[in-house]
Amino acid sequence: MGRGKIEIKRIESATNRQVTFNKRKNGIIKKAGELSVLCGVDVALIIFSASGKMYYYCSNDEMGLTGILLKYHKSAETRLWDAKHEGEDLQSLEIAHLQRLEDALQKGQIHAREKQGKALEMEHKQLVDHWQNQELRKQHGYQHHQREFAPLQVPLCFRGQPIQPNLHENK
Amino acid sequence: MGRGKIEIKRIESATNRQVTFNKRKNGIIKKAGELSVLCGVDVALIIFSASGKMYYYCSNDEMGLTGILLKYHKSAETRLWDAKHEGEDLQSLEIAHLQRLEDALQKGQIHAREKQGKALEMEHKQLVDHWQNQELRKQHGYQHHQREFAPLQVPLCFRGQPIQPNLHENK
DNA sequence: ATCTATTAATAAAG
DNA sequence: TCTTTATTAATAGAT
Repeated sequence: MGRGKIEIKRIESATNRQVTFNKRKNGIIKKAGELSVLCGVDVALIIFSASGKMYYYCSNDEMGLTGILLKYHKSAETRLWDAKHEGEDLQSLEIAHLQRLEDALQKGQIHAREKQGKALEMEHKQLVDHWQNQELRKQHGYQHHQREFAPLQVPLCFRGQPIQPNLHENK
Repeated sequence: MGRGKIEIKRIESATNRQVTFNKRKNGIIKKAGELSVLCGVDVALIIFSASGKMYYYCSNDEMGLTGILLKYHKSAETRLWDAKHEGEDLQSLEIAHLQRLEDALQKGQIHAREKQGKALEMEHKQLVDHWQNQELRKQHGYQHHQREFAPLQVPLCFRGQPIQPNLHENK
């Protein structure tokens, strides 16, 4: 939709690419919001520009990305329970953990946001450590199972604006 | 874009809402893919239908949602350094989590998975290691900073299709 | 950044 | 529900 039709392949011109990125990023974020409102559903969208700047949309301010991912977990849980063919022992620490998280949610123990502090620093480090562990596992030949169950620490979201302002993307 | 203009507010008619949900879900997933390809960027999109079915798009098959979220974390890093912090130590979800993990370990809830093979043993070990790391952190006096940042285990994605098939959303 | 010609998405109808 | 249009919305290229 424009003066001409374009192929869906990487745009060669860096400037065109940048312009298109901004236009379409705005467009899709708008679409995400519309979908959420029109249909009353949760939507989370994360976009990284080529330069590493992150853009983020989350339909549910209260819930945040954490909540969206908790929902994701719930879906995954169902799937685990349904995965009869894999055996009866899928009720794992993973699920126990999830259930406990849900408990915590209900008890209102999750309400983090706004206030950032040293904790984030720690959390990040922890995450990276964790990721590196996973890389290790891959190297040890466990990549298949890692696919199925890789845990990851998820921080709370910083909503609505890019986190790494830089010279190339603005507005 | 349609026979008439519509307001962006929740669609009253359940059937209309359902129809619109499917159309727009497909539309936004397409848009996400186009944005990713045209501009060479990573995009992750998670949509939950009202009935809890999850739809998911991730631009990077190799990385998966886990990778996208890691990137997200890395972006947050910049923010970490600047963050100010408070001094109060309230009961953190992190700590609750650790406690529950500990419980699970004590109750032997992890044993079941070991039947599934070495990989699960590794995962078990990893979880324990992880827990021990955290214990170490606690001993080093970081517990005060963990309250605001609830951790959440994130599994790898089951890409491209809904996880909870049900009667109301299909195709 | 703003402006339009044009394509793409989609609301309502069939 | 699936397909078909009329119409709006998004946007590619130009300014």
